[in-house]
Amino acid sequence: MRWSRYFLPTLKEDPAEAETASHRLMLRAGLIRKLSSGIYNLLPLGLRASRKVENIVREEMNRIGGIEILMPVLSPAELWMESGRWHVYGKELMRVRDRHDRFFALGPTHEEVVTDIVRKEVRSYRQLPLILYQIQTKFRDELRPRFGVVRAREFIMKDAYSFHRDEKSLAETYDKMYEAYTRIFTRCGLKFGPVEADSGAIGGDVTHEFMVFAETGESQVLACECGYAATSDTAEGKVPQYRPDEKQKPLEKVATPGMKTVEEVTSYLGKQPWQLLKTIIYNADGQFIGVLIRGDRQINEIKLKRVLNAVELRMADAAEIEKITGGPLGFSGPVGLEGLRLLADRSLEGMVNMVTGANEVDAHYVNVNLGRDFTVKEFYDLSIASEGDLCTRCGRPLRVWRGIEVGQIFKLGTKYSQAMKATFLDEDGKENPFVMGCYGIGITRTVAAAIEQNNDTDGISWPIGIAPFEVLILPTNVTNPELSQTAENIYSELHARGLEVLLDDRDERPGNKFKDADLIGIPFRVTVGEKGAREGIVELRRRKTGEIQRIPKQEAVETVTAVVNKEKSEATVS
RNA sequence: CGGGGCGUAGCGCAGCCCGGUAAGCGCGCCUGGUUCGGGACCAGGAGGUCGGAGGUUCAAAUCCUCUCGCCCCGACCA
Repeated sequence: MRWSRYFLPTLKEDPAEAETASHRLMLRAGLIRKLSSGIYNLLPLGLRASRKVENIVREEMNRIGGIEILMPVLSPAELWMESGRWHVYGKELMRVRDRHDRFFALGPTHEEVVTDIVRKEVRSYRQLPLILYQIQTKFRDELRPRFGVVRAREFIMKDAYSFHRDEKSLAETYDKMYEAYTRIFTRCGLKFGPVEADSGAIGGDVTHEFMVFAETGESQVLACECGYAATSDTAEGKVPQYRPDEKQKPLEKVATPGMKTVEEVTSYLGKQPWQLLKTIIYNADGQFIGVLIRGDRQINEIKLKRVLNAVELRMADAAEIEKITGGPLGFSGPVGLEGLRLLADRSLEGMVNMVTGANEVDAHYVNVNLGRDFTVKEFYDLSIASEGDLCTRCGRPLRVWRGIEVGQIFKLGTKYSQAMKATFLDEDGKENPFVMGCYGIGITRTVAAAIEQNNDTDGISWPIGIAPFEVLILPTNVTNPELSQTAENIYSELHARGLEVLLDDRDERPGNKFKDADLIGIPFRVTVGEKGAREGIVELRRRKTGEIQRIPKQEAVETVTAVVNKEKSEATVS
């Protein structure tokens, strides 16, 4: 490709709207342009990079027996009503109406559609397992789109679905997917980690997210040296205990005028936040419950929902709290609290002489002790794990890191096949619902994540596997016929050898060309300049390291081809 | 949905409080010239219904009302 005839608009300055490195650089390097909030045009360079990711994904999906199809973006509301998600999915599901007032969804994911295909066409266990996948545009009306294509409302995703006769077969495919994902992200040049996760709106029990390490990532991961890693939504940790051997002191009621928050109460009483027992009243599907947790911990509502098997969960309001506990908001406690189901977080285990609300205005108890002053039967892990909690497997402290979620794999079970009556016949002629799995990869998000991880102050530095071009030829002065000719020759010969080459044939000053070259971050740059021409050499520069190799002009094509191919083969997983 | 902020030339911004003198700056773009190894210089030029609508006023980018869009933080979320 000749730059002068290409469409590659670069920006000198940082666009005001972009905060993160990937967003900034994708705009500056001319990969994307915003059309509307969370909606982006992919320009040629951005499209090439995302096609590279797509092709890696295709190869790896095909390798494990995946079969590519293409489902429509539009799907009729009836299908979503069958699965129940027309109502459950909420506002994130984009809905449109046709001229006959029939409703359609713009697909955010395709469990319903693929299940419909399979229930109509697959009758026998002999046809299983079946893995179908597609690479297609998805729509999710995100509450808050941000970071460019990282959280967009329209984006490209690979979604795969597998159909099985039983759990065992699903488990085999799940493991294959896990390996395929590992290969895919490795080939994309990413540093990442698979972590245990929550299944959210898609459903299912076992699920892993693939997280690309990134400071600016939206997801938090808790990880242990032993290999355990999970998102903050699901991570479990043992909470370190403080002074569990302290002697119990007599219960005492103290005045705490106007002190409502943990911070206010504990500092007023000269205590630490961990010495307080928080009592939070929730309404779960219409039933009120009380959750007890240590003052320095946060309740993880996802865990709470799962324990309660609740669909809707909200905190009680001030009036409800007053009615249930007899005291105002901020002064609740378990002592003397009757007739309310109480759940306690494990952080309370081993606590002695706690501070809690007295269920009356401006009063707290001190030296409250479990078993003596109140009882709780139900103990669960209900808190958000935090840095320093101890790994439940090996006891070492957990560390926190942030990441961008680029893929997730789920074991769905029969959630959709049952709801949509998708069945097959087994050997005994018995009808069974398909056991299903589903597996997503955010294509455009993967491109962004790669940039987030591979950039410096000068711009992007593409991993070879997904670079839009492999080599950039840069003649420093195209008005010099000798340089121009040398560059052209190298360009056409490299091209003929199958390398992806961009020739910067623009009549620009060298400084501008170098700056742009670093910005768009092609892994290898061949500089054809006047300095070298006098000695009959060209320079091969590696973007990542800045390392420069001087090569005789005649050997340029040979050497560059060899270096690029070596880099490519090293980036491939065997 | 709560909180904060911003819409003025393709991009980045000033002007707004205190209405008139005000349609400005830098980059980019076009023409000519000098330049040419890390974002050159000189000269000339094109480009704006100041997000939109309504209002106040002799007069509105500037004040008021409504509205649309965008960004950030939080809540939420494959």
